[in-house]
Amino acid sequence: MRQLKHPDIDDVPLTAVLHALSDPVRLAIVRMAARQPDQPCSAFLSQIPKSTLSHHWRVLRDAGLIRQVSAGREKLNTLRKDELDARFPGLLDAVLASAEH
Amino acid sequence: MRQLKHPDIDDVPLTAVLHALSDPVRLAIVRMAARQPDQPCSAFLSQIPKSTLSHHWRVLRDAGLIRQVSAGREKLNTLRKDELDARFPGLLDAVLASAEH
DNA sequence: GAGACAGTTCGACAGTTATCGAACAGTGTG
DNA sequence: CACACTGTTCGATAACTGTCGAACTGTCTC
Repeated sequence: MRQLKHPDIDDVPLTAVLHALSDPVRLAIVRMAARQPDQPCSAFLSQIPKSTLSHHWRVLRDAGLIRQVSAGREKLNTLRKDELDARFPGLLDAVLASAEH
Repeated sequence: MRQLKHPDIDDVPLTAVLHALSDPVRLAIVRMAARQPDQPCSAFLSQIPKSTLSHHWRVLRDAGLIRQVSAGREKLNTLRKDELDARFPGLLDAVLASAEH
């Protein structure tokens, strides 16, 4: 499996981050990733088809929200929290807190 | 001109707010509205066709971001900051601060 | 090597969205 | 009343998006 590209956080426009977070499935993924780092894709929303999830992973990766590293046949997903906090201070925390229902 | 509907802020999902903010034109409108309340639509982005802007106003209204009140033949636009802050604490401030380039 | 497993890519489809000109509805002014 | 002005509504169109099955790539295990 070829290496997936992660954008430099400084190249990510704010609107891309907001768009990535504006989908309920992706927001759910981000919330789970915020709780537990280094989770494989299979740990998320197993009732959703893999191809659909893979699409969302890509959107999240491209928006700089998630970093995926290969580990055997899995990919471990981690929220790029520190980088995001540095570029968009308070944004992620506010979204996560607001998403707590 | 008939009265425009503004949703109760508690009925607005977080994803709707994020989606409304994820468009560059709408984000620009919100930023301007954050600086000056009670601005007529004509004060915003005059180079964009009126019908396009009206569409964006509607999205912003439906997402609970902007309140429009009729004043003569104009509509004055005001960011629903206090309500948004109560429902999504810190979100708007983080977005506005991040949008400062 | 065969097969199970994790995740991506491809192609197709339906639904949504942004854009814009033209027509329209209220409102103020002469 | 006629006209200018502000903003909405109505198509129409092109582009984008979410969803999903099928095929594929790479990895691990037996």
